[in-house]
Amino acid sequence: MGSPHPAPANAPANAPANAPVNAPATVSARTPSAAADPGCRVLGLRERKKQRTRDALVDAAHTLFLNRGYGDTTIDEIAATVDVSQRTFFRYFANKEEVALAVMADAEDFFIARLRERPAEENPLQAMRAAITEAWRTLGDGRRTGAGSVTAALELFELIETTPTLLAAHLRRATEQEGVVARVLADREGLDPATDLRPRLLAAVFGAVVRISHLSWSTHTDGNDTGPDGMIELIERHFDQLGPALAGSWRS
Amino acid sequence: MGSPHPAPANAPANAPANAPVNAPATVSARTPSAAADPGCRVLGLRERKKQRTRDALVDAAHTLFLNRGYGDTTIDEIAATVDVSQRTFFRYFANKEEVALAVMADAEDFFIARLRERPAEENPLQAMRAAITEAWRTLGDGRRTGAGSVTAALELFELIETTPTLLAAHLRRATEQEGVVARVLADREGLDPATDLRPRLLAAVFGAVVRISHLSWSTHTDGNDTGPDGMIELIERHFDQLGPALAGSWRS
DNA sequence: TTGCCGAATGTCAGTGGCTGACATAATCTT
DNA sequence: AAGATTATGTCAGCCACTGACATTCGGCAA
Repeated sequence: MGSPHPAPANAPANAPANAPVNAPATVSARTPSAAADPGCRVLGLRERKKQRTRDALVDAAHTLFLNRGYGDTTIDEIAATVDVSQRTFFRYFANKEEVALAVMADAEDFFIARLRERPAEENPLQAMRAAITEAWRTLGDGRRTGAGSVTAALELFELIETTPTLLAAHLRRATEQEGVVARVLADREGLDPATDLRPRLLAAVFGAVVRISHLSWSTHTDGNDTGPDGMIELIERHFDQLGPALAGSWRS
Repeated sequence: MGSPHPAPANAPANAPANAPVNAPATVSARTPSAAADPGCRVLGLRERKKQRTRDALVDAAHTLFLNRGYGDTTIDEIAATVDVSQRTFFRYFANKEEVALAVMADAEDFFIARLRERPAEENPLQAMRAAITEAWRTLGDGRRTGAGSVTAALELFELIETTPTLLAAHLRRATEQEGVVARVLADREGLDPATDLRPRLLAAVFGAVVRISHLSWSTHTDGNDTGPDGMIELIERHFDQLGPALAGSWRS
């Protein structure tokens, strides 16, 4: 499992042999400074502390959700694990769902960033396929924890898919991201997203394909590769089925 | 701030000149009996009463949500309007979102029913386009209330789209329906939905197209036709853009 | 009609998510 | 080292939602 850090000043030593209080979450950050500030390499103590408690909250919530289940975990429990007040929890996360979807949200932002970097000569669909493949590949080997994080992702998917409230929140987030994607695509091609239907349409279709892929991945753990490569292959397969699915009758 | 009416026994007379307390909601029903029972033409008093309170609750909630806003309307207010206890409300609807999405849910069921009726010789995409067109057309003229209900639908879309909680719940419902649609398609074509990716994929893409269409419809009230015909045309246009969007570069 | 059964409703108490207001303690600035 | 910011804790409160139990009402038959 996680790395057994000696748990610095702030964070309480909970989680017997489970996850360290200060686990470096996926892409972490999620603060405007982390992405926007240009030269500030060493953040102040204050910022670092905030970052730590945030990560600790995400981590504690994650383990609790997977053990006790989402519905049977209270905010008080999460807060108590990290040794902060309930009120503080709500200063970091707007609601219970947000802490559960934090990692997922970071991943989505990561994808958007990759999409923005794609060369202009690729067409929209190519750019998106390339961006998501790249994102998954990076997530696969850029992992400090080595393995484990991928299985963690799988568990998270399953948790989301089986928890109505979480699924709803996740879908909402996803469609929001579709809006962002649509705008990026429109910029790339230099057209007005208000007039042209294609950017939003393609973004939505892309979102649908990815979602179905995730679903396939999480439902059948058996047989196929469950690593990032397996996911990439699954997405590719679904994309390749897009044409046939839209074509005429399926009867062979 | 409540209603200054003397509040008669069962059904209170709210909605000054808006909607009658016992509005026959779209397809209404939502009880297994209404769709399953074959010969029971006249329902017992008990059933009719339940139906009435249910409709009244939906109606009261609808008007309150549109006036005060979703977040600023309490369940107690809704229940008080119909003159039932809060507990009774929760015996009809699992949660606050459900009462807001009740009409929408009925419409979705209606679409599924139409899809099931499509002749077998149509290919999947044709069947779905035909089914949704038919559904909207029926909804358009099969209306006792005459006009008004279409504008009501528009207001409802807007409410959903602008209320995070509602949007989340709606999206969850919609994806659930995609699962149903996928199964229907798989049955039509006689293939295994667990193996073949196409049914689920096409259902998801179809859902995406419809969602984008709804969004377009609700956002630009101006210019185009806002009636059911306008919606049908919008959906058609989006479908026609599907191919071009998936094709290569968009630069003209 | 009467009387019984089951279903619908009301009442009550309690849990948990979430928020505003204010006081306190920690960091940052000069 | 003092003052300005900012994070946190505490407290009180609203509201969505639930289980348990009492009551009333509609359906049905003797």
